[in-house]
Amino acid sequence: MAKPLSPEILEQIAERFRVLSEPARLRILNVLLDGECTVSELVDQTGLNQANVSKHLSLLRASSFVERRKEGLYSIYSVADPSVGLLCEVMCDRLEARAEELSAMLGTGS
Amino acid sequence: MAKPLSPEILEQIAERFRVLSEPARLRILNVLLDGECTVSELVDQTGLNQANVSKHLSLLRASSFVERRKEGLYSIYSVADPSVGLLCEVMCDRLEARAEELSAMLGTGS
DNA sequence: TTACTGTATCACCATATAGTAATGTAGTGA
DNA sequence: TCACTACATTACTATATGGTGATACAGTAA
Repeated sequence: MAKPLSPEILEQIAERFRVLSEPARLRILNVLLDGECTVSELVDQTGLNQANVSKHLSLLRASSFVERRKEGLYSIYSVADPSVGLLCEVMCDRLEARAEELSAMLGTGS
Repeated sequence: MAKPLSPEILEQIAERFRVLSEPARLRILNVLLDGECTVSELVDQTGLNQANVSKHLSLLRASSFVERRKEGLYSIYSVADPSVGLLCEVMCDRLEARAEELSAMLGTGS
């Protein structure tokens, strides 16, 4: 690794990975990546209940993955961390690569 | 987001983020990114105890982040997933960017 | 004020998991 | 065989956290 990472930095990195380690939060982020949303819209689009969505949004906001704007009764959330999409893409690409390796192994009978 | 990600894919992505969400595992990966290691070497370099290191290695291997080669009494581990370094770098860059934003805000008194 | 709505928070339970001591297993050498 | 080493696994505890119903809070409108 280019930079030697201190245990303190690694803890902060781990903490950010932890926030991304819940399917429910990724569902929320995935919706938000298509554009800002109110909480109710997120409830509709994710199928999660309102308390649950609010709780996840709270954590996502505390870790600066999303930000909130208030408009009357509504809380409008949007993605604040431009790296979210990239991180998911990298993970997704690896999943695909592994799937290909696996099917190649099965195919050649290796 | 370019690709619409199904809930199933998001679960797999979340699972991989979860594996990276432990400081102890990041410490191990961070050492392995500098080159393959035996378990004892990892114990020495991370300060974790042997059972703990073995358990984390088990999980890292089950999720294909590392791979193992046996040589006599030794188990030699190495990083198997080329994306690990990139993922940590992205996270680290974001932390730095946020730190800069913060100090800029404090600096201008904005 | 009252009534309604959208969102946040609280309290609780159930589950998952990190850490660890003890034990098991496998390879090596005498 | 026995003894030693390197590693893996088991059993257990303590803690953290996701989901949820109930409730609180804030904005709007009458």
